[in-house]
Amino acid sequence: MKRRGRNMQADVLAVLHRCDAPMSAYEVLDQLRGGNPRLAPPTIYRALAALIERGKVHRLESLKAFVVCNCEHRSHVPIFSICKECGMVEEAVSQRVTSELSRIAGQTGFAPARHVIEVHGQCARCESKEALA
Amino acid sequence: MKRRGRNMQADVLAVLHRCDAPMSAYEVLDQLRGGNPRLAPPTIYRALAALIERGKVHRLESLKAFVVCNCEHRSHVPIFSICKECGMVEEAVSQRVTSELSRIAGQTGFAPARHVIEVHGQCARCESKEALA
DNA sequence: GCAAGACAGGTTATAATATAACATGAGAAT
DNA sequence: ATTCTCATGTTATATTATAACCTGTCTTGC
Repeated sequence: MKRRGRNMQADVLAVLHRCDAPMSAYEVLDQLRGGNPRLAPPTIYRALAALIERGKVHRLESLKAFVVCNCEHRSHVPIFSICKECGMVEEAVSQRVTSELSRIAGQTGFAPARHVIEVHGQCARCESKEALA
Repeated sequence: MKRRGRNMQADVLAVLHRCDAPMSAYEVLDQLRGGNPRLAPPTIYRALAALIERGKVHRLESLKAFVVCNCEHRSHVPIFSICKECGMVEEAVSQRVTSELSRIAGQTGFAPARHVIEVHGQCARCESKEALA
């Protein structure tokens, strides 16, 4: 066995970094199969799970895909803007959204643990492209 | 052929109504197979897609599951609270969250079209149950 | 009524995503 | 060196979703 410990995680992270857009687990798998044809899905999913646990990667639920975390800090509530034209994803943080969601939860005694906030739409670049057409 | 038009949609909606918690498409399928053993996935997914289009049903992206829309109004941004213990889902609306998300999007010129907001945590009931244990 | 067409749903097959369960081998601990 | 741990390999399968084409009913215009 050539690589151990966090090496697989590092490989997966490197692949995700090379790509602007989010990638599916199987796209990552295909990329890494170049160097190791026997790589199987569980290995990728395990690495992804560990990276998500470590806050290095996010899963975009509505895309069934994965992206590198752009924020250096942990324990934030990420807000993703996802362009339906070009696939671009931006990550933002908003204390206001976070606290308002807490307030709403509080009304029913709900204790939030994890937030999924994904906004689908069109990015500025694609919008202006479309305006020209 | 016995039933046509929106009948399949009505059947799917009825099944979803009978269940408190969100259901996967295949759970719905199993329920409806009682009355029609030859029912296949595409039929269910088509009905679900139409119901979502009509605003009668939501898909919970992070659960890969479907729930009836509790709000009578369309064109709102639903905020789902999902209890990880009992599976209960509550739907809320917040103008504040919506406008704050618009503001954030506006900073980069992003044009939001669809919002996914899902909060995972523990509902009041499960929390108090746990406190007793 | 009847032909043409639209359209819901049926049918078959398969794609895409994800995980269970057990085996193996490298490195650490003692 | 032995034992243990644990990441990864391996095999198999579960779960979620859709493509592509078929069929039969209802509608509409004649």
